[in-house]
Amino acid sequence: MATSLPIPRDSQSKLVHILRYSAQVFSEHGFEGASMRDISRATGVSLSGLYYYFESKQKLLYLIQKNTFTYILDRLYARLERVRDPQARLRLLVQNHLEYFLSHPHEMKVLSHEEEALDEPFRREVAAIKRRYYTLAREIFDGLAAEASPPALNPRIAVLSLFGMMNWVYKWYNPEVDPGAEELTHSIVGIFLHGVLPSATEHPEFQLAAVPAAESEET
Amino acid sequence: MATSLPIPRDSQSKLVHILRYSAQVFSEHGFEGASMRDISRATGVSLSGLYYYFESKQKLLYLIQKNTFTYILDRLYARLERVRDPQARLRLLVQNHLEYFLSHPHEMKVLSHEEEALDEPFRREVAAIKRRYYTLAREIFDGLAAEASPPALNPRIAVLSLFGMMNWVYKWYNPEVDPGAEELTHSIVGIFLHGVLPSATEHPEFQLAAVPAAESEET
DNA sequence: ACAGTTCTCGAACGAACGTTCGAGATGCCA
DNA sequence: TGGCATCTCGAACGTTCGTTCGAGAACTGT
Repeated sequence: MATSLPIPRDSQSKLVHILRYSAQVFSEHGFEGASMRDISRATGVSLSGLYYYFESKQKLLYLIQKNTFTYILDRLYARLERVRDPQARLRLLVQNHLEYFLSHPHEMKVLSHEEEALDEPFRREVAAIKRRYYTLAREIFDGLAAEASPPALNPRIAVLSLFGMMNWVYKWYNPEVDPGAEELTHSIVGIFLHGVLPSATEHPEFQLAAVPAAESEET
Repeated sequence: MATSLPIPRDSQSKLVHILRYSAQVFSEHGFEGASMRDISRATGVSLSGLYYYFESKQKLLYLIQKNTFTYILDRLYARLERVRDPQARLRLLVQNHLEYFLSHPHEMKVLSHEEEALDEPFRREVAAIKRRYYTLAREIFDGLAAEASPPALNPRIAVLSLFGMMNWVYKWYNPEVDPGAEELTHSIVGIFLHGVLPSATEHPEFQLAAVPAAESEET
């Protein structure tokens, strides 16, 4: 199926156009399973024409991953700046992640599913961004654990389990059945903080602190 | 690198041998990224010789997935038979999953990562087994929720989040750093049932049948 | 030793792959 | 209008892919 949107004229936004549709093709067929001819068809750019913008298929995957990751991470940094409460910060981490996920499912799947398809030296570069993301999440968690007497829980496992819950979403999320980003955030944060069992007291609400919905135009 | 183990003589166990090493190749290069020549090299069986045992690359992937899934599911059914306590049943689900995971990382990765590489009609068949697995997990969870007054939590999201925590393990697990199946099970079950925040009472132990009356004063 | 089944593999098939190249179109400033 | 840089693409390249085929080796029961 060919592109429904018209192909942008100027070079800059045509590049973005190609990145966008390539992410969709990669997410549907996998990086190895998708051919440059598939991408040519999906973008409306000729096979050889693609190579005017990207020097290789690897570089194309690299740019998708780097752009996506950088955007998510920068946005999270910005949103965290005004928030100090540990639980609110954790909630922001999850919300930021899931909002991007649900609004850019193809890019997010490429990020989650095709990391190993990248060869050196690109692999190393994306891994560095990912490490920054993990480190930030770990700091948020440590702030949370410092708030109260921490349970004897391996923080590495805790943080990676949280990422597991979030990143697995692309395998099952169905917009016709499942709730939006806000409620999904609420559920996952709730499980992570309090578990699925009732606390024998009343039902906890996690809407702490003054977290503005942070409805903002991006930079 | 050629096979280190000798290739079995009889047909039946040679088939198993090929399945085993193919799973490793698929897990390292991905299904699309792995070639039949890679598998030939890894198993020590000639390229054309492979087709005496499997009619296609697709069928090979199918057999790996079906065998692995069926084994895990059957084993779980057997282990659950003697256990009625809801929390113990949940713990058994996680333990069974993670034990297989840590002892057969290649097969588990193929199961988690290559489900979409399978075409029809194989895809449908594996999906049916997966649905049985999910249904069983859902029943275990419902039993848990029925035990005490359930919190207003979407059970679908809860179960799929649990699978997220478990299935994401293959992305980060490092045997030199991370704990074994038992402790990992303990941690993940702990997060799922009680969350990472302390209950303001003493440190909870999850081994019990009845719900400990955790008086909690959350933040 | 023979016949028949089971198993093995080198060689080759057409198709699809990522990438290249040079000729031609298009846009922009003189 | 002319000259130059930017952009486009059909055609082809060498390689690798999954799969097939037929000849022969190895095993089995007699």
